[in-house]
Amino acid sequence: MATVEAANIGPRVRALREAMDLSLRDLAERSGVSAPMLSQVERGETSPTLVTAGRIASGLELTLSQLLRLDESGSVSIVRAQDVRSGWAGTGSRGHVVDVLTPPLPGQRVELSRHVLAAGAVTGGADDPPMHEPGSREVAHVQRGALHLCIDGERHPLAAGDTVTFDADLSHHFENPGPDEATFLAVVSAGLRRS
Amino acid sequence: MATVEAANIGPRVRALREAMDLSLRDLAERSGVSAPMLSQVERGETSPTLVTAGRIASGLELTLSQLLRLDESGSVSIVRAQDVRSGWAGTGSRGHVVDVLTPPLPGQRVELSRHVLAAGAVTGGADDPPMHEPGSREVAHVQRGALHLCIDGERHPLAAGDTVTFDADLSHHFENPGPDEATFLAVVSAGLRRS
DNA sequence: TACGTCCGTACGTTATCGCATACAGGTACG
DNA sequence: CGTACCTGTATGCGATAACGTACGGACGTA
Repeated sequence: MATVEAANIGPRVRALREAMDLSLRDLAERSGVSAPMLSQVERGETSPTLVTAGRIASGLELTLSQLLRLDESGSVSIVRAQDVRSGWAGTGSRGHVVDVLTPPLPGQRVELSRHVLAAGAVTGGADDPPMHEPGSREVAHVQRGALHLCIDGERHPLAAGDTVTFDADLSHHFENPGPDEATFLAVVSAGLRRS
Repeated sequence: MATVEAANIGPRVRALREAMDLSLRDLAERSGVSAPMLSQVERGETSPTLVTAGRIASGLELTLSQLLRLDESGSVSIVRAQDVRSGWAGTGSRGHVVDVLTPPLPGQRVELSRHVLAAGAVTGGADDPPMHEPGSREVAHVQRGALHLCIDGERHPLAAGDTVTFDADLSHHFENPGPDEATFLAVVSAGLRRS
């Protein structure tokens, strides 16, 4: 099923270049790629090297990953409150409820989940350390209660309203030290390898 | 400053391949790229074509944009509740309060913001349509109240607890039709073009 | 009409990407 | 000890990416 996506970047480059009101030679100078090359790339007559593609992207003031991401499908997808896939994560972790709020689409770049942590509870636990794909990045926003983020040997206390951003490919977990229940939202981006 | 990022993809590919416990020939078969080529790419001795890079990514069960995005820096960054940059967005939009919860770091892949919309209020409004960078993708999670997402000519009603995912490079805005105040969180990913 | 300038594209050359094959270094088995 | 197999890497050659140059065409101006 993994059909080799036909790198449609060509038309996209042309559209972006024209949107910035640049000629081929203008972009050639900005990017360090010759104008004829740009023409061929735009018409799909050639498949540029990563470095030249990167130069083209940078000439368009974009990252190559950003440029490539433009040619990925997507529309509007709604998950209703009653359709939220709720569950209790991990066998050893009592008092931890996870609700995944984003649909399980392939190519999804962001996963949003709501976590409810009972007093004293821990996400994952020592036996099952939450650690995402290489390159993953996580944003956590504390809604209610207090938390400790333990990551890479360090412990960061968080209060309600705090927001933390960190690399999720490091082994980490959240603890609820306080007497009250804690709720937080987690945004995990990238590294969504389908299992 | 737009230093041509030295496509570090090589070591990353090797790390991912080894993480999946694949040999060069295994990945060669899965991706349709010869094993020697993979070796050269992994050691940075050559810069693959977009199509071959795409094949490699697909062999790793990733999108090329996902693969490339892995090489962006970051660590742990906390925004305290009292440090949240609060503001009233747009001149013409009364009743709309925005709190940006993520730090303004370059290379940030995700921006998390909390929005409070008074009854009848609209985000942005017709004069200032919220529309993000090409390739942007947005996730919105309704916390309280009801909303309408108007995007691309269509109107999607949302209730508390609903979560919607859509392409943010389309012109769009949120409306609060109900009698009550509405609160929602917005996650905007990618499309952070340095101005 | 004729000129200068800009546009995007077709030409021919060089550098290099990408493959098939062959090699050196490990480990397991008879 | 050799055989068989695996790993990742070094070779040689065909295909092609990328360059500099040069061309047909469109527009403005004299």
